Amino acid sequence: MTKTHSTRDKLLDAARDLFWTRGYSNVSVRDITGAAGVDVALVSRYFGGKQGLFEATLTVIPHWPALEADDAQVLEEAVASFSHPYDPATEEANPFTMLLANIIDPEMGDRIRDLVQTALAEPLAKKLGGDRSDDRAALILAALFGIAMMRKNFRLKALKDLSPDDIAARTDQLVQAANRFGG
Amino acid sequence: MTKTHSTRDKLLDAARDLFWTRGYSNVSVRDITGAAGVDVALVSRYFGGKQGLFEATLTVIPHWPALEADDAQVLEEAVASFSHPYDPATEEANPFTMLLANIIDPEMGDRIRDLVQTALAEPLAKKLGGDRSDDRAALILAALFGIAMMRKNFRLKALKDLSPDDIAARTDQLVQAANRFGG
DNA sequence: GCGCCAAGTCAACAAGTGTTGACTTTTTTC
DNA sequence: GAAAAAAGTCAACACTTGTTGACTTGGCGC
Repeated sequence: MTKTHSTRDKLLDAARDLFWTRGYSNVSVRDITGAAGVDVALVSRYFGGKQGLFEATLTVIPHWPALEADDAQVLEEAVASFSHPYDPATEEANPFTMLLANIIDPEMGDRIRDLVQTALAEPLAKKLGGDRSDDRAALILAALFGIAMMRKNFRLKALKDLSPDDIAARTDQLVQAANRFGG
Repeated sequence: MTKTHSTRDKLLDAARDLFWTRGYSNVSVRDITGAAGVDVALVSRYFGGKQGLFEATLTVIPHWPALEADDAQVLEEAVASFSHPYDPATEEANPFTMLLANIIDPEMGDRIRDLVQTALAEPLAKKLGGDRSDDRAALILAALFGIAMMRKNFRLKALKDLSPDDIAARTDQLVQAANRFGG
């Protein structure tokens, strides 16, 4: 049994599932309230409106484990966190598909850009240290997101049905090369 | 001066500019007809509707130069075609930003997936040849799209304002590693 | 002149959007 | 139990969406 959720929590859960997988403008508040089983008006009551509800889903982004690992294991953790099995049928909502799904949106693009820069790129660069750490961090993120996108969004046959280990091997190949840049 | 365009062409041009940069569902037919300076009804008249107009923009996708280069220069061409300077202010419409902008769209996702698989991944694998050519092709596309996305969409500071040569150097680093996979 | 046909215009439609205010029900507080 | 506050319901709003049909215009052959 699922824990008893308040109406506010039901809205947040449904909003996260939908916003994070379909993108902000491809989801209506009636989609969300329908999935949550609550009245439409409560979105405005509790969150001030659709934008407020979306913003609220951003605050529940869990920290990225890679940024809290030992310095020597940053890359292993990063690769591992992008190698989880993925089933297109159950499009699970995770922070990275959320970024991919909303970066295009004209209303949310700036917000997402800021999030990636300050919550991913900069902390990762600091964690990596050494020469050109910001360049290497950017390339590492490019590798991670590139493979994730080819798997989960474009669903290339060569990447679609691989085991986590196989995905990790491929991701590692690119990430290691990225971290070698400038050296 | 621009060549005289028929109304049909004006619609196609405006539709390509808007659909390819903002994504299908973030553009209304009134946005397009407004930009083209023609009446709203003509979209349905000439293209059967919004979907038909979008589909029509797909047929004007130019071939990817990399797929027609000498076998030895495929990767150089591929890297070069992703290293063009980019100005966010003039969000130019090109086939690759088009794929990124529309892959999330619930109405167009399947169409885009099919396009990437059959028009990019498979031809590239055939062109590359050798062991695991489909794996290497997938990783190369991941590298190319990953860096393009970090530049043009997420606009990471470390990649935003680089010269084409600097971009090419970074892209090459990842692409070469991708092509080494399994070897 | 007349008829004809394609091209373009205009207003309206049905459906979906986010949001609001008035109302009823439920829960809490004294 | 009565009063007050919170939670939830309902219908309507103003707006935008894609699409349609009736209408007007312009150029051509005869």
